Amino acid sequence: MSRVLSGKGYVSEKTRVKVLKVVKDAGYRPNPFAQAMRTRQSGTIGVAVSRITNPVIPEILEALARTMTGLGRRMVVWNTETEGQDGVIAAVRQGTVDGVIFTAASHQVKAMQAALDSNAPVVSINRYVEDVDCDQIVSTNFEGARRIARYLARSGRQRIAFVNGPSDRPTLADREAGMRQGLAEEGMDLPEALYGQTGFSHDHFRQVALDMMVQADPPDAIACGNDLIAFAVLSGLKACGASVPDDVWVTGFDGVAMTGWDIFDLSTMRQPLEQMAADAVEVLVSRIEGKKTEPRLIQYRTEFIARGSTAHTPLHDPQ
Amino acid sequence: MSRVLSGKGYVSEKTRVKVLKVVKDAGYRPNPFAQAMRTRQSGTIGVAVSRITNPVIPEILEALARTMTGLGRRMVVWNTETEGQDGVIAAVRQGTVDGVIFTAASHQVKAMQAALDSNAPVVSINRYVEDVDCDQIVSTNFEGARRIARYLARSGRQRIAFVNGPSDRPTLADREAGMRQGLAEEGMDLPEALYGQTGFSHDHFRQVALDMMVQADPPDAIACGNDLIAFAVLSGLKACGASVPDDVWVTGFDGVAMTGWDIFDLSTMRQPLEQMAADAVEVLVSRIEGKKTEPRLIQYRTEFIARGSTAHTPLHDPQ
DNA sequence: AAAGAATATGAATAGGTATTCATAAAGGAC
DNA sequence: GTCCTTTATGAATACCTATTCATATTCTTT
Repeated sequence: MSRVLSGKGYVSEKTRVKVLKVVKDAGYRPNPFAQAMRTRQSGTIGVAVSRITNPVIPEILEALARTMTGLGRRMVVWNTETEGQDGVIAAVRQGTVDGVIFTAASHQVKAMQAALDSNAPVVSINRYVEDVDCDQIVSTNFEGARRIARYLARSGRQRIAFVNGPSDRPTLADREAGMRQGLAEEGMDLPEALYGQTGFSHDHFRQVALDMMVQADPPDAIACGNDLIAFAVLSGLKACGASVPDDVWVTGFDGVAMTGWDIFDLSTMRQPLEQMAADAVEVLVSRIEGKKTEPRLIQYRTEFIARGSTAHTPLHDPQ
Repeated sequence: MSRVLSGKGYVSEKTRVKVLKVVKDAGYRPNPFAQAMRTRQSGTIGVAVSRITNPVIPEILEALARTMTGLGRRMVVWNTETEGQDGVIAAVRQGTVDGVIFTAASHQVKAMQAALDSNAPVVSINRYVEDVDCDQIVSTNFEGARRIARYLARSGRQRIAFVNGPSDRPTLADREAGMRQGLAEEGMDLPEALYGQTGFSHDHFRQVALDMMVQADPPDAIACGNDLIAFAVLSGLKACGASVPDDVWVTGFDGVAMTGWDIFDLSTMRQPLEQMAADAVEVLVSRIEGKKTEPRLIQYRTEFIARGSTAHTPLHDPQ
């Protein structure tokens, strides 16, 4: 019977239909656990996320879930920030998941290493990890940030600030490097007073923006490491009465849907999340199914979306 | 060996330590699939969500995940809006999950019925379903909305509008009923011109707010079915230049973290999500473990949070 | 001391599938 | 008709655990 269901091996048409009929009559359904035990494949893919309150995470999750369902796989989710990495590690060791997708975050190094040690397929999405040997789907974080820097500079902004989260997150670190590079190319630098970076709470970034604006020589543009940070900065600017974009321009990074709301109207660098998620699942599944290839690095180009927070001047679109 | 690991049955201390040593030396780990097959328990709980772009969903998911991890259970998530109900139904039938938590949404009736038919434990969170026989964890949607209505009326608002999503979502329907009740108690009604209800996209609600404000006799308060709708309404108000709260007050419902951002500064009715999620998991797990009790209806009291969008008048706190 | 109860432990079985092995049937070449 | 190859199919086995059953040991009581 196994042969007719899986389509492998010799089986005559006559017995095929006979078996199929019996299967249907008895309402037979294969037991997933027995299958999993025999094939050593769970049909489940794990996704490790952190900071689910960052709106980019739900957008990624939604895209991932859609693709996985299309391929008949289940998805389990861990929040490594609140739950730690133990769940991921245990699942990989036990074979509860066939592979893991890591989304941009720190706090996942140990789990990633454990997965690789167990020879479990691993894909890193939205986060470039240098010395790890796995497939990676990223966007041009460095290049995108560089373009933002040049865009702001060429639009006549004199004092460009940069607010970023913890630099132990590779994604954010790349963007910061790109920002500095872009500023340098335009003959500017990033003075300490215009550089905010530490915690990772809304209130923190809000305060950073507040502090920046009350100093003697406030910035006339604030670039942010991601959209979530930009939202907090906008909050801070509202709290201190600064007007966007008249007093100060603001840019984000990620291109989450919320940036398009009138309330934010935030210029941002969009990543093709849908595409990236689909690729991540596809690459992972092909590896689960045994394809042995060199670890791939797929890089997507980011796309700048100019909105009201940067006084839209088509003349100076970033290049 | 099974006995020493599970702690059930007769086993002497001497053999216990002996077995434990061997287990440790051999690096033995129980195979979850074999266990699942034998015990008919997967150790996994399913969560059906919809509209993951509503920020209340991630907040619920995070709380659920935290509680489940604490109880050693895995969590699988389906997005019933994009993936349909088939995944849930299949998982329940196959026993891939031990139970399902449904979060407020339509599009889940069939799956819910399928789960109950399969005798799988089911908990509905944040959504009261009348004729279904399962545990339910809800908050006082009706009462909360009623209080909002009375609060707005007693604060001197003359023309109170209500913008709501599709009324096939029980949560929203309850809130609408409460709103009408509260208005009635204050001798007001909800004229057609001040009632917006149809689609479920940001742009849609934004447009509803715009249309309301340009009519001859615009509202001086807009109550919304949930926070997400309120965000869209605020966007619409910004787009047409209306000032909050000077021209019009706005209230939400759910109490998601974002409402506290200066940008929104939204008065809202908060639900104790953390507590509700913890309860949901607890109730479900106890039922999975075999406790046979009458279906419970746990109802939490909502708490009004007055913020800038309603010109904070402590005098008239809702009661 | 012997019988019975309580406690301990090894062996056997079930759970449902995919794979392998061995056997059976059919087809082709001489 | 015999031998060999190809195709088909049933039976057996492995996967790994939890539970049950039966046997073995200890303890208690009279």
